[in-house]
Parts: sequence; C-alpha cells; structure tokens
Amino acid sequence: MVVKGRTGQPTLEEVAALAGVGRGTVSRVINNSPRVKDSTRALVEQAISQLGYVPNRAARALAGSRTDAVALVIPENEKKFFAEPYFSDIVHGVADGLADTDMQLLLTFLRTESERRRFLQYAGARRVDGVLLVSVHGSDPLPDLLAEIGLPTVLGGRRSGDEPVAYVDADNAGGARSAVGHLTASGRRAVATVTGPLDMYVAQSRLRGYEEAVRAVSGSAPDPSWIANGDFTEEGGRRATAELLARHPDLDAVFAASDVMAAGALHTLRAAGRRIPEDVAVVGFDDSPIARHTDPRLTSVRQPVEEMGRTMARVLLTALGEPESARQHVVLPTELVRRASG
Amino acid sequence: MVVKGRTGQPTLEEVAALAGVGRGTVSRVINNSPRVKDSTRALVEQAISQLGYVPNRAARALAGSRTDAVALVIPENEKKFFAEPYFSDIVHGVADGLADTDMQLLLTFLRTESERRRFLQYAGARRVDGVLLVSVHGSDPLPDLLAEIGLPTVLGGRRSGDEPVAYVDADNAGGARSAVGHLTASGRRAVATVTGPLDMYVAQSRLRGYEEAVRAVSGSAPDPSWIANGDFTEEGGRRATAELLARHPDLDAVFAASDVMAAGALHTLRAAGRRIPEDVAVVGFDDSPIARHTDPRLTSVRQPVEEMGRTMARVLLTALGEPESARQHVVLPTELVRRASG
DNA sequence: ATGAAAGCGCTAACAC
DNA sequence: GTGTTAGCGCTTTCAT
Repeated sequence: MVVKGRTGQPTLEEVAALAGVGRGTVSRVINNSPRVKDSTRALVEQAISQLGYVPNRAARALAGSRTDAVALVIPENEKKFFAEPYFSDIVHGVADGLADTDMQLLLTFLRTESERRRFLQYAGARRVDGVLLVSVHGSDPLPDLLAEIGLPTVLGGRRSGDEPVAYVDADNAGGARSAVGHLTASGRRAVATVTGPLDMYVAQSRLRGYEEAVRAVSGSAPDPSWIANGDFTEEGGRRATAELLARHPDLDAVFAASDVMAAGALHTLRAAGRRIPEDVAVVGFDDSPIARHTDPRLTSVRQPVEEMGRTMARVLLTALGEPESARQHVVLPTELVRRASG
Repeated sequence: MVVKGRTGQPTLEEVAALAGVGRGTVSRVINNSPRVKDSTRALVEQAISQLGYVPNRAARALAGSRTDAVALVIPENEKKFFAEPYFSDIVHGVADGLADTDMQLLLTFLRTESERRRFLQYAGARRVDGVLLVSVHGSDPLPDLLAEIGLPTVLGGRRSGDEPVAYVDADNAGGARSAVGHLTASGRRAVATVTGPLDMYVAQSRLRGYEEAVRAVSGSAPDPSWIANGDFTEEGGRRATAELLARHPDLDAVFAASDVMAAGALHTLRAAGRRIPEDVAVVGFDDSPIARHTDPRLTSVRQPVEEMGRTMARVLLTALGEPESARQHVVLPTELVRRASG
C-alpha cells in the first residue's frame, strides 16, 4: 500500500521516550536553552545521536514562526553585470558566511515584473527570515519595500551615498583614486576615464575617485572631454575608448571603471596602433580573469567580492539576532594589484 | 485580546470563512484538485485575492510531507573548475527551469567531509524533494548514497559511461571530434591535445573524441606522445603545451580540452615564437570569455551550459512527478563556434 | 529544572 | 462536490 506521512525519521517524541524525559526538555536541549541540567542534557544528547535524530525543519518553522532560510536575490535587469566571476564569488562568500549556521540559502532571480511582485508577496508572507540583495540598481524601490514589510535586508552595494538600508559595499571611490594615483605617480598626466552607467552609484563613485585623483595632481577638476561613458560591457569600453582617442590623441593613460571595459579599452588602443604600456597605460577595476587574459600585465583594483558576500551574511545574521539593531553600513577596502602594464 | 503568535498573515481558515466554505475546499482549490465546482472555485479565488492569502510553506510541508524545495549541490573539491561562467550558467539554467514552479532552489556547497555528512543527514531527513548535483568527480559515492536514500537525483555530467543515476551531460566526445575534425579538415596533420584530469569522465570523453578524429584521418590511433595532461587550469595548459612543443617542435595544431587551458596553450605557443594561426592552430572547449579575450579568433566547442541546467531541472521535476520513472539520461549536442584562428 | 498541553496552518482521509 | 476531523513534529507557556 501507499506509504504516507511518516518518513521513518525519528521524532522528538521518540528521543524523549528513549531519554526518559518530556518533549519539552528535548526541545530545550536542541535549542541550547540554559535551563537544562547538565546530566539531563547529556542523556538527551545520547538519545539523539543513538537515534540519528534530525529536527524536522517544517515543524520547527511552523511552531516557531521562523524559517531558518535567507534569500539571496538577484535582480536580472542587467545580466551583463554578472557575466564575470562576480556573481560566483558573491554566492560563495554568502554560502561561506552561512556555513556554520543551519540557515538555508535560497537563490532567487527576479527577471520580470511579475516575478518581483511574486517575491514581494513571498517575502511579505515571511517565508524567509531575511534577504540579501545584490546588484541594486540606481532607484530600485525593492529595498524600501522590504524594509516596510519589516524584513531584515542587507544590500550588496548601495543605491546612493546615504543609503538607508543596511549594506556592504567596496570602497569604490578610494579604489579609483588609488588606480589613477598609480598612473599619475608614474608621470602620466593625460589620464582619461571610461565610466560605468552613471545611474549606478558604483559607477558614480569610481568616477568621483578619478576626479579627485586628477584634481590632486592638476589642482583642478578634469575637463569632461576626458570622460567617456561605458556600460560595463566590453563593447562599451571599446566605444568609449575610441571617443577618448578621437578627442585626445595624446592621452597617455586610461582608467576603466571595470575590467571588462578595460579589456575593451586595450583592444581599441592596440587597434589604433598604441603600444601598451609604452604609449598608453591602462588600469582597470575588478581584477577579472577576462581582463588579465587580454593583457596579463594589466594592473587592476581588486574588490574583495567573496568577502563582501561573507560580510553580507554576517551582517544579516546580526540583524536577525538583534532585530532592533541599527542598520549596519560596511565599506570594505579595495586593493591595487600592480602588474607591469599600468 | 487573545491574539498571539499570529504573523498577521491570513490563513486558509480565514479564506474559508470569507468564502463561506470549508477548509478542505480551499485546500483543494489551491492545490488544483479537479473535484471542485467551478463556481465554488471562483468564490474561493476571490476570497484569496481579496485577503492576499499566501499559503504557509512550513505548514504545507509538515502536513503534506514534502518540501517544495530542491537542492543544487556543488562539491567544491575542485574549485578551479568553477572559476568560469560555467557555474553561473548552470545556476541560471536551473533557476529558469524551476521558474514557473513554486519550487525553491537551495544552494549547497560541500567543501569538507563533515559538510558532506551533514548534507547526507539533511537529505536523509527529506528536507528537500530532490537533488541536483554538479561537478561530480570520478568516483564520487554521493550520487549512489542519495539513490539509496531514495531521493530523486539528477547529475550534471556523469561519472562514467554507464552512469546509473539520472544525468544531463553534453556530448563531449562528439564535440572533441568536431574540434579536431575542424583542424584536420584544414590540412593540419600534426595535431596534439591537452587533456583534462583523466579521473573525470568529461576529460576522458574529450580525449576519446580526439583519438577518434585522429584515427579517422590517419587510420591509426595517435601516438601517446601527442597527448599531454592538464588539469583544466591555465597553468596546466601552459605546462602541457610546453611538453608537447618539446616533444614535437613540428606540431601544427593543438586541441585543448578546456578553454582556460586553450588560453594557456596560446600563451605558451606565442612565447615560443609560434604565430597563431599561421604556424599553429588552436581549438578549445567551452567557449569561455577568458579564452576569447586571449585570442578573439579562437575557435571553440560550445556546450549549452545554461540549457543543461534547465534540462536538469526539468528531468528532476519529471522524476518528482513520476517517482517510478526510469532514470533519464540526456546528452545535449555541442556546437563548434568557428572564428579565424582554428 | 522539567512535564503537560495547547497550538502553529495545512493536507488528506473520511463522511455525507 | 464539500465539510469535518485527525494529525504532521515542533515550540512555548503554564504548572509543578
């Protein structure tokens, strides 16, 4: 006949019976309540391992009104943003940060408007304990909506300088400053930049870092003609670099606000007959293998992506532990990885 | 006054009350049971949307003994294997394949032996309905253990030619044949190969494809001296290519069993003064951006990775629907992407 | 410190 | 077809 319900798994009740205690006591033990006598605890733990007992998550969630699950949400408006190992690193980091918890990691892609709605319902129904949100675009309302719902949320990156929601970001402006500083320190003065899409704070920050570094050596803000907009794609990097080259045939350095764009810049510069790094130096941002293979000597700013993921997980866990804790804002340092060509 | 534990979420009971029906009927409606009069169904659906009702997953799981969740498991013995977009594509594909289900996607990395044990416990406790397992290494016992437990499992790739567990793989041997065939068709006869780690079936298959293609033109199996082992890393590709070059200075083509290794091969060949493709042609496998940026003209075999993920999800869903269905084995075709340099 | 008991929200058997 | 009811396995008062 059809085997139903029972999975054959031992239940808390059976553990209690074997240990000769009540169910409440077993529950206390597996939840690390301090109000249990050591000897009793030992008894129960013995029974647990003897039976190979594993608490039933669903029952726990139902009774305790929590889920022990967090969602990692990835809005897919800009898939290109995730072509690189960035995505993979974030996921690894988050998983690592959750590793010694028994939190489950749910992965959710939000491609369409209807999927966004569905997710909000889902979140509103509290089917996760918290949310990690990456690749937040300029004016994405999702973080605010989650905040209204009262669901602990941590962003990877931020939407603006005074992001109200908890976030973990990299020091993009600082990274850009050090990249450009690296160029000027070696005597390059005609430094142009290829920016990311300026509706993203990450792109604004990197541009700002560039401007600050230029001002630091020239005493004034760079002329806008030294700035060309890309979109974080290689093709965008090529196009923007071509513009820059047309406007300033004498440029001797380019700071690309992403490594993929740096790869594009390198291609365009080479195609135009410029030698790297004799004629033009290039510095990128992100330290991706793609760019390194385009030119192994490419100097780049490295963001600690995996650690960002780990930190996001940690921040969320903290927020889950102390519901009324202030929103945490973490900015991790970047690092300039020098190779020959910068 | 007595309001306790309530999360504020409407329950099935409230829906039933509002619709003026019993709870069982509401349950039937949300589970698409055919045994409901259309008019009643409409009534219930009206109440559901009026209340914004979302079924409680935990309660459902507890009562129905299923979880509506599948785990995507990634054994991390060989992290290098996932440096490329492969991982990202698989995940996207799986998510896509699950998109119009309300299955949740759990992500699980297995780094240590203790994590493996924990996962087996977890799986044994039936906290997921099924498992997707990628990057299965040569003699990994995990798939068999899951099969014993009776948990529907689908592999991405396989462990051997007669893999008993359901799997979705790419036609690696066929891809390798077409790659090498492409080289020989253009007159190259001195074709060497850089293999992957031969304890992986994927590497064996690609080597077999190479051997078959060589035999097809030369009439006999290639001498082992034309074969050098890599490990799917760039450095491995460099080393193996250097060996080949030392053994056969006259080689005029290389088939690399992965694109990252192809990148390594290109670097080594260039460093040795060989011109690509005048002196030596290179063909890779996987069609990764890394390799394309090393040489934009690199011809590669493309595996439909995202579709593999999608298919894995589909196969698993089928297995969940028909528990006694035969193990499905799917092999997806690969495609040669010709560019100038092959 | 521990046992007893009341749910958590749902599914599935069973009646009608 | 539809209502009723008994659990699913756990957490959490409330007594003791």
